[in-house]
Amino acid sequence: METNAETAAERKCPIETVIQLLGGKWKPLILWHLLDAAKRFSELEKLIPEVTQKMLAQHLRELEADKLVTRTIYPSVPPKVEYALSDYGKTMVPVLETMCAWGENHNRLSSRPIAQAIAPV
Amino acid sequence: METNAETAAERKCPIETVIQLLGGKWKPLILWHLLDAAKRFSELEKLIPEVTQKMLAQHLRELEADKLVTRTIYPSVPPKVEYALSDYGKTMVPVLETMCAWGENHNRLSSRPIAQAIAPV
DNA sequence: AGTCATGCTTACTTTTAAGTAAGTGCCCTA
DNA sequence: TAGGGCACTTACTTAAAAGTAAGCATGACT
Repeated sequence: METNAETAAERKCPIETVIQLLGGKWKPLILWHLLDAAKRFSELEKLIPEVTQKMLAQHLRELEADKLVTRTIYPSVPPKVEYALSDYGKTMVPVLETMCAWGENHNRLSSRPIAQAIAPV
Repeated sequence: METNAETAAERKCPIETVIQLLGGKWKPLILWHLLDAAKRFSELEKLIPEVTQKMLAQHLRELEADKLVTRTIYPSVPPKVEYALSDYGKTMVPVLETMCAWGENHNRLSSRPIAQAIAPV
């Protein structure tokens, strides 16, 4: 994918970085649900009914690989696995909150045909 | 796509809203370049050399449809078209800045294998 | 022996996003 | 009359993301 000389760091816009970490159809929602407390796989399934197990597992694994989320296995039976924001993930909370605040406002202003918000066109 | 009863507003996570607006391979970069000043099509092409005209046009049209960006045509010849953050788009600046700040920090900490940042794994 | 729950994985299909390359319309300058 | 600059479109191809459906391992409970 990176075929030319410049490194990712040199030309990458930091906004893109965040979007890449959060981009993925279910990641914002997953993080959103982890904001208040750790959740197990089956809880997330219930909280996000439209997500398939495959996508939930895949996105959780990606969030884990990106160090935003931790995965803790309790050796009980039936198995219990808990997902939580990592310390590093918590550093992103202010970002998520800022996004939330804007997003809420935006949703209020425009549900569907997006925004006829401020400007008196 | 929306086949069941609940409305988008009811179940949409506000973070998702922001990501949907910014999601698109070139949108963060476009916005990033519009932060300081309005730019014309050809300027954006030069600033983002990897983008194709098709994608640049498409993403600009989407940003315009979302009211984040304005498009001003100057009836000169050859044509001149300027893209700028709308007033509404400017309300997103703090969000973009927060994301930038985190993203920069993240990029610094981890160029490539992502983040061994805080937690002493 | 059969069923249940949990937390997944795998193989395959469909959908969506992005990229390629060529073309358009305008008027201006050489 | 020919070519150039600007700001795009259009038709088509490719690649990436998401979805579907089924299967698996463990051990407990009946």
